[in-house]
Amino acid sequence: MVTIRDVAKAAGVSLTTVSRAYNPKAVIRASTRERILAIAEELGYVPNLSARSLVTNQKFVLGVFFSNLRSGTPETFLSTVINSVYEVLPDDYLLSVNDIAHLTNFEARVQMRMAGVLVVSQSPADDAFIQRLAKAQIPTVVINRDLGEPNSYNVCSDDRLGVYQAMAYLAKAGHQRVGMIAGLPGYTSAQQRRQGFDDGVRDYGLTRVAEAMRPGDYSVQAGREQMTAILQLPAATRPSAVLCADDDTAVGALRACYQAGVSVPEEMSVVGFDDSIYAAMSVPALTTVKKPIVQMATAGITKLLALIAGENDAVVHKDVIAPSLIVRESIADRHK
Amino acid sequence: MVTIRDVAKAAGVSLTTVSRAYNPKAVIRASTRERILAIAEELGYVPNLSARSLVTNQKFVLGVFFSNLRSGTPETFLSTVINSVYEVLPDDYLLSVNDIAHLTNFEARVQMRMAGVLVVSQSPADDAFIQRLAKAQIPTVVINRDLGEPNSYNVCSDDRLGVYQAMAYLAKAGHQRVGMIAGLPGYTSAQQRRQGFDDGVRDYGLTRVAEAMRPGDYSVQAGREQMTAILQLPAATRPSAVLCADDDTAVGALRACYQAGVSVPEEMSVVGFDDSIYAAMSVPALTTVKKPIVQMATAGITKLLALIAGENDAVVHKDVIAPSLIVRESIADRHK
DNA sequence: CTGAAAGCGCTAACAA
DNA sequence: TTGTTAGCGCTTTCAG
Repeated sequence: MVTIRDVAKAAGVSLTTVSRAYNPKAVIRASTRERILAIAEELGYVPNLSARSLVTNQKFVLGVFFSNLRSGTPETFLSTVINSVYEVLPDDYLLSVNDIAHLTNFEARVQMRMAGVLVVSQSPADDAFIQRLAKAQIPTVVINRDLGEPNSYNVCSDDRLGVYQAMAYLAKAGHQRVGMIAGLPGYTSAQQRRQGFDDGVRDYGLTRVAEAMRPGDYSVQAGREQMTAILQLPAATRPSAVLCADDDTAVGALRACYQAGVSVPEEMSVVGFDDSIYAAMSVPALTTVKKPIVQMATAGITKLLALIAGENDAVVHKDVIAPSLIVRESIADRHK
Repeated sequence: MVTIRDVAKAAGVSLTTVSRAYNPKAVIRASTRERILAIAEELGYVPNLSARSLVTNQKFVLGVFFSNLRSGTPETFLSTVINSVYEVLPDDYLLSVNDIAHLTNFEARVQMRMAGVLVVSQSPADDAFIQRLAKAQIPTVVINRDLGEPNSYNVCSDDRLGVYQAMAYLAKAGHQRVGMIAGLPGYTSAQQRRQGFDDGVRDYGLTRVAEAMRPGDYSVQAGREQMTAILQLPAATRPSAVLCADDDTAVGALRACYQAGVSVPEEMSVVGFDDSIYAAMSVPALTTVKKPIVQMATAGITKLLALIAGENDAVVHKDVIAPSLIVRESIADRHK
């Protein structure tokens, strides 16, 4: 293994000078640095991060935590977030992917070794973990869920607005009677989406069909069951469109329609939320509100890196990103 | 920060003894070890891995590499593999998720810091990377692709057998005329699946419909286009079932049927491969061959840990795991 | 079974 | 702008 000594010897300088060559803010003559770096390169020298960590206490791992990898994590999240992180990850950092629900050995794995943590949070169940990070003074940014906590760093999407846009589209497409299959009770996202629905109904003068306002839990099963219930209503009193709290729910709803012989979108329009990978694949392809995962992840990781760099004052505590409507095939144009 | 010194002082022993308490194979009186561990626990001592690494040269990061996270990685892989790894990951290891196609700084990130690497390989494009790992002497296990290289450690699935089982099922369900939309030319998996198809046709006396033997590339688009082409055939000469090289292809095929007004499975049966997350969600739900990802990942990581532990002789170079058929709704029973 | 001492590769004062 | 020196926290000989 070639060490800093070897480079120093080869370059005819001291260890310190070599060390300085690798520290961007060290005082060193530019020509010296270049010469050293060239020689180091040639020798195949790679700085030993363990040694550096030992003395500087710096860490070179960025942790990304998901609420629960075994179930419930929209799969799209994983690859999207990981990709976004790599987009801006410094060259000597490693990216570690973890699962909050099944984490063991917080001290050794997180506290001792992670320079910062990006939490992709799905539910309040993560709060204990988030607080633990705060207590351990680990730079942390939480994305995907509105924490409603002014001291933390948080990036989330404006779900209310997203649904509101969908409602606008529905109204413009000539829909009048609408229903909704809700999200998990207690979840901020569920409340916000419901709010967007209610605001849309109000502002666009739509009719909320009481029997078609159904509970849900962000699952395919719920989507199927609740849509099946909605389809029991006589066609005349049924809503012409149902807003589903997320794409899983919508996929379930689509299945219910299929099984009931109700064609989508001709007899029933369905809207989702997330733009999960199912959305484009479903039959018919799902019109849905695209959650801005890429933007959240990018903004989050950028914040995080700034925090790690100690630029806390320059970092805004909260970003709210607007989702966008992705129009596919599951909403009928009733004007035709 | 509480260090080994603090523990030593509190326990009235030397640094060395504390160190030994943490090394399972060190010679130390059991009672001493217990006492020290208890005191350490109480003080909140956590061994500093940087320091340990510095002297022992051990690494405490396990790398998992995917061919390409930005596109083409079946999303199911990610969470499944990560979960399987955590199932057996030692408590002080970190799991780092990486992308072969976009990896930078191999030396600092991989060579210097990873104790071992699990490669989830999709294509021969990964070979250069795999060779680099070998050159750097990093314990490596490749899963998901048959490397056909006796010196490496490799876990893959018997795709031929999987398809063969599907063919058996098709034959038993009364299908006679069959077609196939193939995988990416040049890929081992594509060849193996084709082989399974051919073997099935031969052994079960089926009829291969020449016009329904189509090229493909493991994409939804290809599935749609090729199935559309197949559906041009007059119903009488069409196959009653089409085997798709993977689930993406099958989902595309399903869409083509939907758009052509051909009902699945009544008028056309479709089989996939992988058991991706789409499979259960599609309409109708896809009957498919389940790739044994969990088993491959578990076997792979177990092998890898053994290699890291230096037990090379005890590790079998190659495992081949049998896939299983998952019966859902996309194959018709023609006996009815 | 336990302790003393040396040193892993690097950075950070402090001098020069 | 560069070099000298003293550790960072730990493991590992080698004695005892």
